[in-house]
Amino acid sequence: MSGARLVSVALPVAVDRGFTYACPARWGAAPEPGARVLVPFGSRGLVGVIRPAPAEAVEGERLREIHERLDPPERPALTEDLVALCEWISNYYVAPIGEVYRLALPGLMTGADARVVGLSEAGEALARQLAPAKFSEQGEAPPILQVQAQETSRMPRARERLLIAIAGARGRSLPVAKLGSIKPRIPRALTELSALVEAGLCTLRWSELEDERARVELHFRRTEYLRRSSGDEVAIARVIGRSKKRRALLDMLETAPEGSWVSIGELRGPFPRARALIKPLVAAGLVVCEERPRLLDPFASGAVESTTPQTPTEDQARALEQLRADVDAGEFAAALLHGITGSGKTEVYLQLIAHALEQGGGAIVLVPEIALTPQLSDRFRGRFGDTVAVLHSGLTPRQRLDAWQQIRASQVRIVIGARSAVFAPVPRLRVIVVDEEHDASFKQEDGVRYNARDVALVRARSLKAVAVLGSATPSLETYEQARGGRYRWLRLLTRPTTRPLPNVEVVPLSVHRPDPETMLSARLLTALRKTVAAGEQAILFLNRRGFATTLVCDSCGALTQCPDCSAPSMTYHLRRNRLMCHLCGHIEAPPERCKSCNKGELLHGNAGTERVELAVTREVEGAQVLRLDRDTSRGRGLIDTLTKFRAGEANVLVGTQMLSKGHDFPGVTLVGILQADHGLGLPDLRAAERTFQLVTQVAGRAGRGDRPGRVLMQAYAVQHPAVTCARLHDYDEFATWELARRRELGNPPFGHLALIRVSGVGDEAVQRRAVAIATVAQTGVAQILAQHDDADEPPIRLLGPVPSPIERINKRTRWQLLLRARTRKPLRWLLRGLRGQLGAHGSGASATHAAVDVDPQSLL
DNA sequence: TGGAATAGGATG
DNA sequence: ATCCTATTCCAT
Repeated sequence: MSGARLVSVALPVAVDRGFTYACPARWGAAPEPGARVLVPFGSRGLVGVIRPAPAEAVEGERLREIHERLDPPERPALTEDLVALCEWISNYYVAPIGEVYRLALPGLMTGADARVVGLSEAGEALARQLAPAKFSEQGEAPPILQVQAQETSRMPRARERLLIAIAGARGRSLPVAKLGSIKPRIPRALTELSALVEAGLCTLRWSELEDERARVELHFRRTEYLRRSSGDEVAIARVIGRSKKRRALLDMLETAPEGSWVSIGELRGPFPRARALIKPLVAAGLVVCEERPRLLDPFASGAVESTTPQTPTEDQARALEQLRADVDAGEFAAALLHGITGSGKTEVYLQLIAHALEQGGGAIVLVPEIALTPQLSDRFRGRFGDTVAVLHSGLTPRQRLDAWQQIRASQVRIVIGARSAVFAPVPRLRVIVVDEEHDASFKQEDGVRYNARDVALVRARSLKAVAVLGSATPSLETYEQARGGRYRWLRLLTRPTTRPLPNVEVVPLSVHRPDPETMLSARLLTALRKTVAAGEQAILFLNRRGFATTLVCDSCGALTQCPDCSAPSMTYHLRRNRLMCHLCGHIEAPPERCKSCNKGELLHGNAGTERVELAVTREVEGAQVLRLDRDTSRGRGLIDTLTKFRAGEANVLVGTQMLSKGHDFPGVTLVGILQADHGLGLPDLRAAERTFQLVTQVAGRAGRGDRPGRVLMQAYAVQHPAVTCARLHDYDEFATWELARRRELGNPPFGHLALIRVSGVGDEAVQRRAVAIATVAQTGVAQILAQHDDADEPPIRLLGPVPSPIERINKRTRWQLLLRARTRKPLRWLLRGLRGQLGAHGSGASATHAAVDVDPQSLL
């Protein structure tokens, strides 16, 4: 056999390598990298993506043929730049290649098994016998039937008979992939299925066209939209005749805003037969019906006010001038847009993107939270109209696919989204904005642990595009790059409104003792009362949700502990009257008495947002209090709360870190930070940086309207730089202090980290595996050190293995190893060698899992 | 002793 | 991940 064209295919399985397949001889050319193919894999069919890597057949190993192509030639699902990006991510983050490609494609484009179940003659006969005995809802087996022994090799068992009955009932349309989800659920039916195939009762065919999901072509869905057109009363009366429905439909279109379109889908509710109903109206010219692409932001508010560009401040103008020049140069450029809170970074993004659009380019804007997309999407839509799409995990699979395809087809040119939108298939991508670039949520913390901010930079580099990282409190990594001249450093030091930054007063809690129940000092309470009395709004920030951090025994001091985690305690929630573990979600009823000594009374620990909310409602006259934390913001809660507060339906908003994320509250004149130094004690290398960022961002919520703002910052550690620098809005001072500490320890940005985490149910197995991996890693470290003979500080160090700071989460024990290197090179070399050590190992109680986290955000 | 639960290994 | 085979387990 010579000349079979071979390709490397990335498959969505947790196996860290590509698989070599042969192309069918009839194909003129091999599919290009990025094209999707359906391949046989074991006994299943999978959708894979062709990789750019060269493929070789290995002597003695199996070689199977690709079953079919799923993308048209010359039009691979993933364009070249995204293919290159996936390969880079897999390599850099030490992630299984198939998982990475799956990230870059909408879920519906990586389908499931595309085969269908059929019946042999003997199977058909059996199905006919089974048919009258309808299988029950509970999946109960039909009554035992007399089957001719000679027709089958053996007697089918209950689950098998059920399968045959289903196959018989569904005719030829039973896709293998649906077996687990259709009516009488038969989990893991493939075992039975292959037994039945062997017994000569069933057949399995590769589908030709059945699996629609795998074959989604690159066209976008269109919907018909209607608009009321002109027509005099006489014409209307003639067409409507005596039809009440026609009249009602016309009236409804009448009430829609002038010139706006109503989708036919919206009419289906009140008018089930809308399509037929409008026909005569369209024929008479009273209604215009047009096919157009579906709107792309399902959460967007219907009517968007169009806005014109604001006149930039001097700082904004300077930044824009440079960024526009970078776009025009057509070379890669990275910039830190370092603007104080409220300095108008968004306006810079808007005008820069307008410039890119004029050049025929497209743009991506990454935001840290889904919740921020509607706000931003409205603003972009106001400026650019319908050429904006949102892309985030809150979309349904179908919505996501719609958006993806319209982006791919240049139907929209601006994409706004969370982390995963960095993979948006924007043609001629010229600008990538990462807003609030310091935010930890750009780092994916499970699966492929990529940092969307860094991926954005890599993508921009390969496309010769411009990356803009925006923040009032940049990550120290980004700041150091800017200081070193590797990123353009653009500062916005003034606010476009005449309001200066708010005045921040520190309230030392060791002097002004807070009410132990509510964390409110007398000074803050007074300020709050004044603000409310003056008809103004206040924000209270406390990064602890729930009512009380714990219930503590007044006799033995024991805390309420989660049975499945090693967190110090469970949080008490008053409204639900439950103890909740914030690590694993475990919920239980609060005990009557202490569980350890069985005699003590249980007292409330430190206050959380729920308690503050109640206390303020009770103690501040005229206070209308809203709360914003994970407990109140499920589903639409967040948007509703924000809308209410902005509309002035409440005057105090109590919340956790959600408050810090770029929301605009124009009416707020007082910000109270209940415990600014909360979080400084965490055993995490970024604890100080996080605290500073959080406090600064929250303080920045004050004074954004036309009245000056004031911030009261309560803290015990009033001397800590995270507190003192936040008080003076002095980012540079904080960065200088923190960078010195980082340099001393070789921590980022002066060193590079990789965390290897091992977890599993059995403590012994976890520890053994951690030690085993450490042994292999140590060998690698020794090799590196051997080549590095001078007596400097070592280029790489292995720390651990040790139990993780949070030793147990959700019944799983966790151990970790930390690799710290001065440069990336030895680290990446070592990690390449460790690839084989990762992933799942063992089974049952001794099952463990090991994964690398490159550039970890947190070491807990 | 047959059939089910479980562990270990491979998947092209 | 999921599938497949070898091995152990357990009730008949």
